[in-house]
Amino acid sequence: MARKKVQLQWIMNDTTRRTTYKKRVKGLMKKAKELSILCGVEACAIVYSPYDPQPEVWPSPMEAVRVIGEFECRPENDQTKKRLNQENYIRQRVAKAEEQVVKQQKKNRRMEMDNLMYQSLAGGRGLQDLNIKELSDLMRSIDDRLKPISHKMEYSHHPAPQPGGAPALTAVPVAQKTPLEVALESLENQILMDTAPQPQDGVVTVAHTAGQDMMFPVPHDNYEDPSFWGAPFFP
Amino acid sequence: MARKKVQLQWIMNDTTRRTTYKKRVKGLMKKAKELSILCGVEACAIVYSPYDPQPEVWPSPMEAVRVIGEFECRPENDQTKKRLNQENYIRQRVAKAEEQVVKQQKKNRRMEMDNLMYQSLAGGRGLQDLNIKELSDLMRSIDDRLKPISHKMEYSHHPAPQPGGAPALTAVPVAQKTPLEVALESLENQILMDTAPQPQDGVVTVAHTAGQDMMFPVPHDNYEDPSFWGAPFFP
DNA sequence: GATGCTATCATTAGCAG
DNA sequence: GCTGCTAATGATAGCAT
Repeated sequence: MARKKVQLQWIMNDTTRRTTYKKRVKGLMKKAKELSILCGVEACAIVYSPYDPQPEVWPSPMEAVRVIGEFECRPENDQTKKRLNQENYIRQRVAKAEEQVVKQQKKNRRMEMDNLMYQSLAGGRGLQDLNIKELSDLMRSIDDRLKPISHKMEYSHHPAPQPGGAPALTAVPVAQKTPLEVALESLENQILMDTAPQPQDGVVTVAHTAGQDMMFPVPHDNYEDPSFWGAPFFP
Repeated sequence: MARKKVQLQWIMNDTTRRTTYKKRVKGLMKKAKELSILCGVEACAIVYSPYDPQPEVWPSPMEAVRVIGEFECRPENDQTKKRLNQENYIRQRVAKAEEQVVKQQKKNRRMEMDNLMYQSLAGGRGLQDLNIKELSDLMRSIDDRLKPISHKMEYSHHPAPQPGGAPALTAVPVAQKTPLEVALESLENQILMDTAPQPQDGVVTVAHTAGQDMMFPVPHDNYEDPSFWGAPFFP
């Protein structure tokens, strides 16, 4: 794709092939990421690196398995369309609301962080109409998402850890509970409170929040190639 | 990518999103194919989404199934196991905490929570070790999951909502912050605090920041695994 | 809604250090 | 082998049909 048009065929030169592999895997990951974000699809990624005995997985092995599991268990779709419509509606509203929030936020917040920033928002009241499945799914999702980063935590964390050197943004006040617990509980409460009645429903979302795509650009062919495990991608 | 640089964010317009989805899926498939050919790796691509009744598979459903099977059958490594154990532990703690919350909640139900939850966090120093990617992903995940249920949210939310009916468990003291906001920040802290030293684990290593990738470059073999053939994905 | 057409932006092959 | 650079090729957003 550059400097010279490459023939679509196996690259003979080992070094070149490896280099190309690295570059392209990176690019592929990015593409997948973009697709998921732009079109709102959940996904996971697993990469078996030739030189890495262990595969790289994102967001985590468990998450990957979960996603694949959902893929496998996905029922024949009939409701897909209906779901899509509902979700689109929802997403659009949220997106708009988000813009508002972001604007406000930018005004109110004086940030000093130098690397990462993210935002998330949740509906306050009005969750009543929400499908319970969605709620549980939400929780599950959050829970799952916490796993990958949870392993970083000390197995035994303090009952009431003080955010001593914690980032400037927070001040955790609740005693006897870890920030993580508090966080989840808060979120949980938010949901529970607005869940009472479940009028309509009949819908949605078993496991997929919105579109659930999964795409596995994966190795292919020549699986009998013995070199795979020895030198997986680069025979 | 063309005519105009697009923001990496969910496309609100249904038609546009669908169109983009189609184009990009196609492009992704091509990329996967090229990678597999150029670098001589086995690969397959599966795209499953609400936009299509049938999942798109490359090079063939069989190949895809085989690859996924390989991934799932792959034995977990030590690090993974350890991580999973830790995660299970976390899960249990969270589950218990949730129970408590539920009880509490039922008592306090009737709150109003008509505010908008919002949070923004940044990876401060120290996050380097953790994996900003993971954190970022977590936040995005939560964000994504919340979107679908947020449509009920009143469009007009307060800039600085007061946690009036905030969950009982969290005595949120921070003014100008909603329960969710605080919760997430707490979570953030938790992560930051317990992340410092994590020499042994160099894992999880996501390939991307918040990206929801859906790509599984995977090894091969075990395509005869029947468990996949029963799957409804490849009608 | 699907297809065809570019102007543009994005990816990356080939090198250099 | 890895990183950075840039020329070329590749991917695709916005439109027109």
